[in-house]
Amino acid sequence: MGRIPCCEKDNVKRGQWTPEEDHKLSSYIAQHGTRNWRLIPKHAGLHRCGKSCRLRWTNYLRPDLKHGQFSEAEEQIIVTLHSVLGNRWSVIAAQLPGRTDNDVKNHWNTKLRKKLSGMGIDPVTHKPFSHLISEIATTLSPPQAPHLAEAALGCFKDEMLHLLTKKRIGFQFHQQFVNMASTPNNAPSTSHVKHEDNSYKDDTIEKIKYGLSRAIKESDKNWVTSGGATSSHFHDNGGFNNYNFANLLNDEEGSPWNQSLCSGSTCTAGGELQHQQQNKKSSNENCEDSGKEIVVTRNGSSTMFNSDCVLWDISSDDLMNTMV
DNA sequence: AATGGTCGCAACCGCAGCAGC
DNA sequence: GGCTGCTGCGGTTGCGACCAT
Repeated sequence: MGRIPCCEKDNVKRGQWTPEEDHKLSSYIAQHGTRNWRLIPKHAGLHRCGKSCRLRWTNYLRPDLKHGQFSEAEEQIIVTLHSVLGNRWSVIAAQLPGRTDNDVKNHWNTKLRKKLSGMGIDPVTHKPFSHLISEIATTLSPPQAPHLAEAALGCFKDEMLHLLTKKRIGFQFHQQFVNMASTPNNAPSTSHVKHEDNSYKDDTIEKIKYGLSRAIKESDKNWVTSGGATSSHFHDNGGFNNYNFANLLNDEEGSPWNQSLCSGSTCTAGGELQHQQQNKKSSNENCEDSGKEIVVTRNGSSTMFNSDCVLWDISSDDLMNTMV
């Protein structure tokens, strides 16, 4: 027996609100306040669900709401807070007077996320794709590959689809990449890759293709050697004698994959904060390992990433300008 | 002008947390 | 402690507007 519905669905109107309905709801709330949303539509003479009334009021009718476009300052706040909080839209919206969580969420999904992706920034981790893919290619050894594949696919699926469909590049698992995948630390640079179409010498795409090819190849290898274990088995099975991936995730030293393993849109604030702290530390440690400079600093409101000679500055007027 | 695709906003859905009983 | 109802939240969907062909 499930819980009872919040209203009689058959007797309520749905869809767009009319000006008359808006007026009835606003008038009623102006007189009686917003106590007990279940009773409000009945008393206000509306054939609407109480929940629908509440949403209409909080997202649209409230007199303190802004309805215009988001300013650059607001966008900057959203990006900065999202890098720390993840999809905690209500918390982010609370920092933007006159904006609702729905506004912020919609703006993020329709504008900011694409904007970041277009700039080569992973909107989940707020790191440059090149940085993440480099880690795929250079940091991890085969035992982590199944998780690596999951992380890579989870993080880059949308961006890949966007890039691949918009740019019409032919995505294939080139034998060339597969061969490279068997020899770590030699991720392809654009100069090493012969393109089927020279007009698409996009380094990010090449790195994505390389990273996924390698991850999937290694994943297949593990699949075979482990007798077809699912990724969940890898957390505790004997195939991890030399490396316990669960330990990697919980390791005090942190892991560059912690953020990536946040499943897309469900990162928690605490987790993100922890990730950030861990990544600050692990980034520098990775530098020592890989010889690359990867610095994450926070300077006032700005966040800058320096990876492979690329500086990203989200405090600039144009979000996520490439500075170098 | 017609058609199909994309975008952006508003609204809905389901779940979780909380309070009252 | 368990049940019920309300509210808040984040993810998803519907649909009109706009654009390209």
